[in-house]
Amino acid sequence: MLELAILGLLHESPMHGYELRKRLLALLGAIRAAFSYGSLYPTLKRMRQRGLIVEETPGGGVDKGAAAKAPPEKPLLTGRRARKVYRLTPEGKEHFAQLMAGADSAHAADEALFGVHFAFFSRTDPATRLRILEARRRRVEERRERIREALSRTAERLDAYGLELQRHGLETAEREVRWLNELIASEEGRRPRQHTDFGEPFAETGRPGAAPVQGTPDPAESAGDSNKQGKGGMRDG
Amino acid sequence: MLELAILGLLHESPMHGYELRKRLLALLGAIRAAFSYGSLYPTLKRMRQRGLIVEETPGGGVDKGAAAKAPPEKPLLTGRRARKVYRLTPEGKEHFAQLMAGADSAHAADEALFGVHFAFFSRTDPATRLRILEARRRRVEERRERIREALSRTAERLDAYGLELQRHGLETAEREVRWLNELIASEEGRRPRQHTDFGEPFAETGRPGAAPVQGTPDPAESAGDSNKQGKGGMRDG
DNA sequence: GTTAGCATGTAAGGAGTTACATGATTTT
DNA sequence: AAAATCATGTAACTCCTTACATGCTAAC
Repeated sequence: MLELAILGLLHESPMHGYELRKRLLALLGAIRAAFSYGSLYPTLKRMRQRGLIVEETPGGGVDKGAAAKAPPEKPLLTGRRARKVYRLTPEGKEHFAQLMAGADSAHAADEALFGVHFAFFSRTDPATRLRILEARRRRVEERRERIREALSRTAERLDAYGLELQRHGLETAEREVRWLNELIASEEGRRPRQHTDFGEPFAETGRPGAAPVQGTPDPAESAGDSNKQGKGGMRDG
Repeated sequence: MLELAILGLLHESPMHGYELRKRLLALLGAIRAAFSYGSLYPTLKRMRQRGLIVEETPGGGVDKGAAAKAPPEKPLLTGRRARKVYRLTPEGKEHFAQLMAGADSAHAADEALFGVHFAFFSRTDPATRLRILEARRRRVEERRERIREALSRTAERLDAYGLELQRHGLETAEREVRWLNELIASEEGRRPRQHTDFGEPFAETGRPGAAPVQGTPDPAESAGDSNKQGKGGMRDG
């Protein structure tokens, strides 16, 4: 999960470990706690050894064409301890694509892992997004049905707190299925069988204040690594 | 977590591992998947070695006063493989009470662990219930505030999916806080400063169809270890 | 005779956490 | 001078899962 999250974040721009953790918390804080450094740094090490990322020491430069990156007027290591900046390799990008595309129903069972997949949806293709959403929906529907059965089987001889837990769990599952239905409708709406239409996903589903997805440019083969990342239309939330 | 769940379930009646797993799934299925046998059996072994539970081989009898337990007309191992039935010891009961009472805010952060605590609320005292609920509420409120800040800080340069994840996470947190508020109000309602009142907790909070908590007899000092367990209502499952 | 359900276990491994260790720089 | 923040890393450990191994009985 951490590996997937790192690969996903590094799609945006190179980063060092400490910043990675902060950004991860900002992006995934709604679904899970921050990853510890005790798992972050060893994971980065392993990923570097596997060639998924490369380490760029900002003082020396690796061997990439990073000449105009750090002009002396803004030294990247102004002080502090030397930081290691990691950049995604083509292999890393490929591995990320595989992790996203290969997300099966087993993955869909894990709340947090689904959240990580979802957080990086804009880095994958619409078909993969749809598959992940549908796999998750099937899982949550299965859970919902299990709870319903348990509740109807004479409440499975539960006490009041056990019952309340089931009731709340059932509501939670029902709510998530509704959410997934909206998301799936959105995704389907943006590819209406033929050449792309780019309507307003997330809109017209009964949530007036929600931010509609702007035309996220299909990144599945975006080629350029878009170091502009400078806001397409996200500012006036 | 598994240990707590086992201790909680064995409060009800002695059980063997296989049944324990089924009951655990029925009780906790709304919040997490089934525990695997690969963790269940070693955990039972460890708990037995620590004296939290005792193993009763239904064919032989341990050394307890279990003479009238298994009359030959209904042999407990009618066939199948020999099953090991585990019974809670006083030490196990004490350990359970400590695990419940010692649930701090660190525990409250874990979704599933809170669920397990909640599932066994009727086996602990009202003060402990209240402390666990309030610790959980504080945690969820903190998360809610973090998300709100992240969303107001110009959306922390998130893309549309990142934004949607935050929005959904915020709604989830808000909903859980409301739920916890109801539960806390219920708990407080049943001990109105002086001698117990035993009103209807879970009622009058705007949910008409909800099952009100029946007068769960405060088990915090139930004293008797109820060795009657000779099937109080388990036969017509 | 083979599948399904009941029943118990072990060994290896995954994916994280906590605690510890180090060290520079900025703020109080 | 102390504390906070930035920054990286290791070692030990927790807690659970998967895969494997065994064996018995009932039903198809």
